Amino acid sequence: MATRRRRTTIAEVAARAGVSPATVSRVMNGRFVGEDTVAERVRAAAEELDYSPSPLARGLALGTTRTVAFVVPDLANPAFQDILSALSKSAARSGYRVLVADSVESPSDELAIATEIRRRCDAIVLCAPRMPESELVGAIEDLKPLVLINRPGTSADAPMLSIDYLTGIHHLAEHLYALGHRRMAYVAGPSTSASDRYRRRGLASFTAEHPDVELVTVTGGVGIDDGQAAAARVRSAGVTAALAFNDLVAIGLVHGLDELGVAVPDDVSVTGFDDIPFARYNSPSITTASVPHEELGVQAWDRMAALVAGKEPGHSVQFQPRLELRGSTAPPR
Amino acid sequence: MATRRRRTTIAEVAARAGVSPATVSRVMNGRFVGEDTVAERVRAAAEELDYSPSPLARGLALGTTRTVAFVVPDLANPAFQDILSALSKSAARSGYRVLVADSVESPSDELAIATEIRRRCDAIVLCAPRMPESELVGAIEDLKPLVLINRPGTSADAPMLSIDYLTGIHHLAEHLYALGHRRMAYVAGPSTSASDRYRRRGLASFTAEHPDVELVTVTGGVGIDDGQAAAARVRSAGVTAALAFNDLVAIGLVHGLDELGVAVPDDVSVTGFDDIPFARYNSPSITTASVPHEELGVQAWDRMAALVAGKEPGHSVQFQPRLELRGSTAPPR
DNA sequence: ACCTTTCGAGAAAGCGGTTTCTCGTGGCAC
DNA sequence: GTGCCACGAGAAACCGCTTTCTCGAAAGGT
Repeated sequence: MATRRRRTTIAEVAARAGVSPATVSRVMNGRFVGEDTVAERVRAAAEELDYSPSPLARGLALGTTRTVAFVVPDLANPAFQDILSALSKSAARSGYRVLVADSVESPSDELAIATEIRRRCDAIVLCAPRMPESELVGAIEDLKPLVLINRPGTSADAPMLSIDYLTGIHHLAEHLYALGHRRMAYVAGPSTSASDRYRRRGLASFTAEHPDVELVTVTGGVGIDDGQAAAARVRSAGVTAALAFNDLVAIGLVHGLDELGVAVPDDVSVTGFDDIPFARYNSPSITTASVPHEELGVQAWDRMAALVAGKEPGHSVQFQPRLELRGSTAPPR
Repeated sequence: MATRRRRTTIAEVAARAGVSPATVSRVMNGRFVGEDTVAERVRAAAEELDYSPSPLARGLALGTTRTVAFVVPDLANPAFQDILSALSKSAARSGYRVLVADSVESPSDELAIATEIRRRCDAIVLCAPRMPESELVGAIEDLKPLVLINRPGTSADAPMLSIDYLTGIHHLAEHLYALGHRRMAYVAGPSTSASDRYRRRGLASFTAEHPDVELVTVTGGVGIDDGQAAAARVRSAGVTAALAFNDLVAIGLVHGLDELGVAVPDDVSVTGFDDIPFARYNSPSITTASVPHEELGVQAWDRMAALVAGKEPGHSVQFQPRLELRGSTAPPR
């Protein structure tokens, strides 16, 4: 096969321009103060040899890679994709690139993956809902600078962006209650995940306020398949409404119920969470709690940029989901 | 803020173990052949100091970063997200990470972005449908090893994975024809994109076979918004069927037509392309040409792995889309 | 005309590893 | 007892770039 092409180095440019590598470096970085003719010669040589500095060598010397890591549970989830897309675009404007990784194959490796990938770059945006609090706190110093996503209540000292899942699902439940539903099911997410925990708490406070509500929890998951598989469980639970862990589960659930001959929303109302772009186009459209994922990505970069610049990052913020009432919910028969 | 923590270096481990850095390096990489007690001492020292080699320094010395780039027109497009997700998972199994970038903000910079990001890693998976052929061929040597996506017909010497858009859209058109449609619209993609060109060719060969078909082309785009905006144009074109550039456009179009009081598929049939996960859950579900995106990501990694190992990559392949007949198409009124 | 600054640019020391080269030691054969 | 070889591990060069340190020369002051 083709012999791997060797890139031209700073030494070659220096030789060609008849100067030292130090001078080439200075010219390339705009720190040159000497005669214009010299700078011009260097630029010409660089141009002719099609030279551009090795980011690797530069990174080693400078101690900075202009790269940030983005670690999430599952890259296949549209919610994370939206964050990634916004994060990448924002970072690119500052000349930074994003290195990605997901931990879907082995949730227990979240920490190992994070620390490994972190060493390859300057900072990390970490979404690790299943990492135990103790692990996170223990590793925090090695991960800095970092921005956390969705770890409300953590004692880790880092800027954090989160979604108020508790309030969000509470509102969804209230909506169902107002429609007249009294028997509901929660189609749960991974029991080890923090975001699932907050949804359960939100529902707990809801049921505390409404003793006349009967709420059952059924096994769900995080994807469309999981939602579809949960359809049978929801039906046999004998409820008139189901709150799904997220939109994917809701979409799968609606589809699964349809296959079982259960009409949504006529027989059972269904809610999602996230408001992924397709929730509104589903048949029926999904009533959900809307989360500003792009905004999350943008803000993550803002925090990140401040951190790598050694400045004070903005405050941690908790986004309030907005209720999106659509076609998948209606009064019970 | 917190003083940036300095990582322990190989020299410190060496000092602690009472050996030279060379020995530590050998032990860490399993190339050590000396006495076991020495190796044990090194391992202990590394453990105590919580040492792990700097990937950056390692990369410089070894000339390899164990990172590959993935460049696409738009990370927000679910089709690319599916490829990325599969690519990242496959690469991770071999200890590689993926660096991402999109060129959505400035399509003309595709080449600049690709060459810049390429220098940060060992190889690149490039999906650059709008890059002029001459530019691509000119830069090919600098980009190698690379795997191309969707550049059928290019003379660039690199493994390529592509979708047979030409045949795919031809089949979709035939499907509409069989249903009885004779006046159709093509809701186009970006005119500079190669994949749009192939769709046009496919349609050209279709109309050549069916002189009784009238086909008009209307401006479209790549996203849901573009599809929605195209609804008015489709309606005023007076057609009974519309072939959208992709599923996103189709979803937007269906939605837009609905808002205009045009029923799909009763008044107008609509087809998409890609079969993104949500096409089947749309209301109505979208008739489309199914593209195996995850497979594309997996195969991209296979080629990549072969290339970086200096082996012969597998052959270039062209995936044939599979027709998915769903609810958005029906005989004309 | 002499001494002190200032200035331009090269030499060299990192950055943190890997690897080739080298050398001292101990074991074995004769 | 001497010579040779194998072996274990350190010294040093290198990967490609940045930056401090250094120094010679030119400029400026008296």
